Amino acid sequence: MIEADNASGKWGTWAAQDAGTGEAGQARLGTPRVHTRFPPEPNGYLHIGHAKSILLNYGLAKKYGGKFNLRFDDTNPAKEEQEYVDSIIRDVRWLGAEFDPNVPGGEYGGGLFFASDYFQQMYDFAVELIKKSKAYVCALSADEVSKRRGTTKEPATSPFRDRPIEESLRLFDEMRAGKHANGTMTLRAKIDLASPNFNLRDPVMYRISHEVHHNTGDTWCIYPMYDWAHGIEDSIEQITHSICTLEFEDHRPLYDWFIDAINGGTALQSSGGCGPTKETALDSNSTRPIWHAQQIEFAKGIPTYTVLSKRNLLIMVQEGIVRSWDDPRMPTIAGFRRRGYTPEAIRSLWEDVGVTKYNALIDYSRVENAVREHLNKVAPRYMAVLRPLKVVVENWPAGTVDWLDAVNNPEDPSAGTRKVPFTGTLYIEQDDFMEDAPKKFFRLAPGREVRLRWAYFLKCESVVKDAAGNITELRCTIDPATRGGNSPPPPNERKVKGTIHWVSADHAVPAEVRLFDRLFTAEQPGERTGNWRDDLNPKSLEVVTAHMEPALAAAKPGDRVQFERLGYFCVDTGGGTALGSGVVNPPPSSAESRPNKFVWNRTVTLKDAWAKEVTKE
RNA sequence: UGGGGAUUGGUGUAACGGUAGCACGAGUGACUCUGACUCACUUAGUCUAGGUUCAAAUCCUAGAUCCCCAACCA
Repeated sequence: MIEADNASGKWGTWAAQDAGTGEAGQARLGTPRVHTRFPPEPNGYLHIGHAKSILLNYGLAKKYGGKFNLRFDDTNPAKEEQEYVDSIIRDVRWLGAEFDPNVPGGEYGGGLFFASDYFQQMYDFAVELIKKSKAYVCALSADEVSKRRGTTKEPATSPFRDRPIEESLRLFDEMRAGKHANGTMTLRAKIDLASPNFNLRDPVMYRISHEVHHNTGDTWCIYPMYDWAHGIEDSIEQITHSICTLEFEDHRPLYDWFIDAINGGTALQSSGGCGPTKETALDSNSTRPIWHAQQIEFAKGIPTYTVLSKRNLLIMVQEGIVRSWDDPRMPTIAGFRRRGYTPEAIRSLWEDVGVTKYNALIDYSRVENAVREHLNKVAPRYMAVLRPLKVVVENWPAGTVDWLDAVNNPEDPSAGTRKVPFTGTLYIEQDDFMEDAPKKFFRLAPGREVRLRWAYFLKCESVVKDAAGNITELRCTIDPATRGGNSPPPPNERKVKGTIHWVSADHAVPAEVRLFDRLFTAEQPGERTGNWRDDLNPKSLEVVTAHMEPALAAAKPGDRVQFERLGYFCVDTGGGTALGSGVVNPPPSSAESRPNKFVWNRTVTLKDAWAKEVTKE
């Protein structure tokens, strides 16, 4: 998205200011430096919204020849797990954001970092603040702190605010040593109990949490809060642009206060709103001032018909609405990947949307459009029939197989051709036949002729029905002069309006195909009733047994193709394990899970002008 | 309520105080061995009310609406 014209101007401006505003800054530095980071908490899988941030941060670094870090903001072990760390690394790489996991701050991009690796440094800084009387140990319970939070008119209070420095130092040491239970005390910054910005009313810096951490094990039982930790993380990594979402805007004063407090208590000169405060720290042997990154906020984007918070996505998994974080209907990056989306599609989506401070509702059609656009260029075409209707070709010589040439991708001549077998018994799509067809229906109907893609002109002679009146098969004839699907030579030259796909019944490869619909029926799930469960789509998953042309039997998990006239599909990478039905479900029984099945997922349908026509009436 | 943000066609996004443009959607048509793709045309917008100005999306004043914060989450 950084390549996009609209974004480049804005980011270009920021980067220019990054170099330092004065001539002195320019002279000292020569070139602007850009170093960004994506700082997820490993408490869930990444979703499509995170992709915006990843792409923004990485794209910025790439555009300006800077660096990009993946940094885990793992300061709350109660919610974090190694599984999430692993999935996030996988997803960030899949999206194409480069970082070197082995070389922190390496040549390409930046590196892979963990906030938890800085715990000792953060602790040391905290001790400094206590010594400067800028922090104190408070023994108020969470409840009491909340009660004493004050109002818009009344300031907050804490009886421990004036605790002697020595006492706070001793207690903080005890907290770290594990001598106190969870919730009994905290370290608080001494800022301004009367601030209209409640974030500044002596915010908590450390809480006691006797938890095992996925990275540091049981080394620590006190953990830093986000506001205290984040600026230090950015500082250690010498991040230039600390990009975060809008809800942190009123945390920015806190972010700055903490860094300034470490730097000696006098506010450093601001560089005018954008860019880091000073580059001098880089060249100094002194440890002060420490690097002061600039926090910059941008708006999230959320597609319609989706729920996008890790908390609610976790609930969907836990309640069995879906069976896994990577369910193809999930808005997680893993879900989109399994669904068949490409990184290019997700990139182009966010490039298209751009970066602003307006919380945008993204039309879901944009998401679908992005993947159609990319897959149209790269996906090879094949024929598969989702809902078969048997066709007997009465004038086809019994036992004869005609191998016909089919173009693999009309958008890409280099994709070549393949052979498709034609016989006297075929399957066509049920939707491609109508007994009483309107004039606008271009497909097969009694007495009408269509083209079988790459094969022959086919004419419907009669309809066979069972006792109940259901159509069981069609009796048809082909015109041998149309082999390859071309109009016969004069004098029988003619055009047919419709071309339909087909599969030879004798050669058809059966496969389970999962047809996904959106998980929710409301543009903004939960907007109506306050509970998104009320807007779940009970028909988010339909499973059919399709008949595919034989070439598809060789497809490997993850392969993406177009089923002609139907949409883009991919071979399931989840081994075909069962999915939830999209409504609140019991957990799966072990018998339900049949791994290694040959299963296809529908990524997205093709646009369908006829379906739209039908809907109109 | 106190604080912090935001508001341009249906959606998203541009526009030194100087012709409101682009993309997607929608509609119409052309093309077509995918009712796909592609192409052409059309559609429709500056939150409101005042003010400054030769000229306002842009500056000023007042208001409206929406989002976020008032966790020992991030």
